[in-house]
Amino acid sequence: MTSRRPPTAQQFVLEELRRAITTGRLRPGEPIRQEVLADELDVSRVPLREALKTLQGEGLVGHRAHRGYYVEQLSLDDLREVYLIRDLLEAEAVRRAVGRLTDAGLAAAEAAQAEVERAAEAADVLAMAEANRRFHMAIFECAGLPRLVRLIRTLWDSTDAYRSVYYAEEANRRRVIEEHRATLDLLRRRDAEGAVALLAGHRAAAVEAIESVLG
Amino acid sequence: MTSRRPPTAQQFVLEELRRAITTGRLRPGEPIRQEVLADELDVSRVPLREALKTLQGEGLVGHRAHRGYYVEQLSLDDLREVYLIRDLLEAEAVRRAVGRLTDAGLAAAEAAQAEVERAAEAADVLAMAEANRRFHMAIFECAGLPRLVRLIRTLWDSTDAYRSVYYAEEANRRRVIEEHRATLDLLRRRDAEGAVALLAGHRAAAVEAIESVLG
DNA sequence: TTCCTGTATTTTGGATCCAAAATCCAAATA
DNA sequence: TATTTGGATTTTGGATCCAAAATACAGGAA
Repeated sequence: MTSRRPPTAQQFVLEELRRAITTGRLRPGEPIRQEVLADELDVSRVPLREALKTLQGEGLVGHRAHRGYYVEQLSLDDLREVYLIRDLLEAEAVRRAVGRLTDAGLAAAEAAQAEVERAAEAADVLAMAEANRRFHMAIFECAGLPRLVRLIRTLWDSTDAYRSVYYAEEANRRRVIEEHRATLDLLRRRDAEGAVALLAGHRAAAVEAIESVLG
Repeated sequence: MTSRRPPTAQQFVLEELRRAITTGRLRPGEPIRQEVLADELDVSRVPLREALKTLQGEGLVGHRAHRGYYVEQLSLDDLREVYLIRDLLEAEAVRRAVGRLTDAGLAAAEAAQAEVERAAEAADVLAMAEANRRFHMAIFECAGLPRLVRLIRTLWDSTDAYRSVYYAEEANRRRVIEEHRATLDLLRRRDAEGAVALLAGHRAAAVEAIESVLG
C-alpha cells in the first residue's frame, strides 16, 4: 500500500504546478510570481520554492538568479531533441521489457489499453492521455530498470503540454488505439524488434503531427 | 563572459554538497542533518534545503517525508544501470558530435586532454578527474544537443564518487590517457563509429574496474 | 523628443521563528 | 526478560520577517 498519509504541502504544490503547466494554465515563457502563486495555493513561499526547484530539475521551469522562475518553453528544436532522447531510451526499455515480460506486466498494459479505449469512446482527451501514459509505463516497467523508467517519465512530463495537441484530433486518437493493439500483439509474441520499430513510428507520428500544428 | 557575480548561497551550497558527496566526505546512506550542515556551511537551512532538492532531482540524495534527506547509495545494479543509460546517450552524442565537429570544439577537447596529462604527471587524481570530465563534455557539446548533454552530465554526477576509485590506480590513469589520444585521432579523421566503439570500451573498462573493487 | 540618472517599488533570496511529525528513552506491564 | 506505552527531545516542514537585487518610473540634460 502506498503511504496513506496527509500529503505534505510540497507534494500538493508540485502536483498542482505540474498540472498548471502541462495544461497550459501557466503559459510558456511566463514569469512565475511567487507571492501570487503562493496565495492562490494557500501556502507560504517556502514549499512553493522547493517544488519549483524540483520542477527546474525536470526542465519544466527555468530560473535566473534574482530574476526568479519562469515556465520553460520548448522550441521546436527542443521538442525534437526530447523525442530523440526518448527514442534512444525507450527503444532499450522495450527491448529489455520483452526479454523479461511477465504475465502481470502484460496484464497491466492490457488493462491500461482498455482504459485508453474507454476514454477514447467517451472522447475524454485528458483521461485518454493519462491511460496512454500508464500503458507505455506499464511496458517500460517490465524492463526492471527503475532509473531508466524515471528518466523516461520526466521526459514525458516535459512534453505533456504538447501531447494534448496530438490527442485533440480524432484521427490521431484512432491511430493510437490501433498501434497500441498492434504493440500488444507483438509483445505477446515476444517480438522485441517489431515492438521497438512500431513504437518508434508511434513517436515519429506524434512529433510530425505536433510540428505541423506548431510550425 | 560567464556572469561575474557574487554567487548566490544556494549555488555555493550546491557545489559544496556535490563535492562532499562525490569525495565521500558525506557517506552513502548517511542521513543529512540539516542544522549541522547549515552551521558548517554558515548558511541558514533554507538555501541548504533548496540545494538538496536539486540534488534529489539528480539522484544524488534521497528524501522521505518527515524523515529528511540522506545520501543516496548506488548498488552495483544501479551503477550498471547508469552506465547502460550512458552508453545509449553518449553513443548518440558522439555520433552527432563527429558530424558537426568544429575546429574550436576539437581544440577544446585537445586542451582538456593536455590538462589530463599534466594532472596525471603530477599524480593529482582530483584534477585529472575534472579535466577528464571537461574532455568528454567538450566532445559531447559539439553535438549541439544541450538537453542531451545536460542529462549525460547529471549521470556523471551520480557516479562521481565511484570514478575516484578508478583513478586511484596508476594503470587506469595510463589507460585513460592512451584512450583519449586514440579518441582524438579518430575524431580528427571523422571516424564516428570508431570513436563510439572506443568510448564504449572506455566505459566498460571503468565499470569492470569499479565492480572488481566493490564486488 | 530621447536618453540618462537617481530614487521608489516590487520581487527575489535568506534568516529566523513556530508547529508537527518522528525518534529516543525510561518506566510499567505481561 | 521482552515488549509496550507515555512523554521529553530532536528534527523536519512551513510561515513570517528582513535584506539585497532588480525593475519601474519620474525628472532632468543633451
